[in-house]
Amino acid sequence: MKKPQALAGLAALAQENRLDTFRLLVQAGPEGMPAGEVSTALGVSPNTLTFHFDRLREAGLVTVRRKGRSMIYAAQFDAMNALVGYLTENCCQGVTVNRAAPVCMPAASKKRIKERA
Amino acid sequence: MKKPQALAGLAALAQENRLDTFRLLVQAGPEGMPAGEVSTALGVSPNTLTFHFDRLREAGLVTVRRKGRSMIYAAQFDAMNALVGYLTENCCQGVTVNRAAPVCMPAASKKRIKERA
DNA sequence: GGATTATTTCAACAACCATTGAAGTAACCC
DNA sequence: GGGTTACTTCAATGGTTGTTGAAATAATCC
Repeated sequence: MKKPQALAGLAALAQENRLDTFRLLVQAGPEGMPAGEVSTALGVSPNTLTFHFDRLREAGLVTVRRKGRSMIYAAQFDAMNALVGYLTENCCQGVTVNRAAPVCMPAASKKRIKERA
Repeated sequence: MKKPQALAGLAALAQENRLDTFRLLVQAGPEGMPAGEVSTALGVSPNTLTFHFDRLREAGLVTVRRKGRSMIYAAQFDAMNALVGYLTENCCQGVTVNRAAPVCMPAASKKRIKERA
């Protein structure tokens, strides 16, 4: 991961509504959830939420797909792992502790644990 | 870790000069380095840097101590691990992957690996 | 096609943030 | 004590960010 992307990710998460949104999506898993559900769950108005979704999407932290009239947003776990990796890069002065491994992985992509191990 | 603290940490890191500063300190290890060295290394003027150090310090990501006329700033590895932990909390839908373990740990506190394992 | 539901777009505004230059403090050296 | 080095404080300024309300688009239902 390069600096601009890391910066975008951190900026995207450094705002209460977006952090709440992202964590809600993380908990919702890779299937994601519709914008309206996020709106009511967090008590944030739809237009404000669209603004925040855009930021999260530009940072690569979420994806959208349309389903009927709903827009389904889902967390991008790989992006989060890359961000965490960037923060801990070059740390530990050679003492590698859990560095290569992803810190978060939804059930649906469980198989990847083997690939990376 | 609670939300306000996580938010402060993310906001602190979501700015180029601060992200660079923090990563430089992470690489410098727990001993830290003087403000002036960070200033010349990054090409950021001392007064601007003080402003950023303050934010990092308020977020708990760095500490300062005086040594002669220099101020030595050092990364707080525990704070960073807590922040990463907050992001990945409640994720994975029960599939625990590296969740409890710290992702970064400087050489000086290597012993703690045992304590937590 | 008209009404309804779900979400996005847009312009406007207040609040916050980063940088600068100048002045201030704190420790050290002679 | 006077001068120097290392940082910090302060006020001012331009730029960015988040929220709002109103209007627009997009898909569905009757």
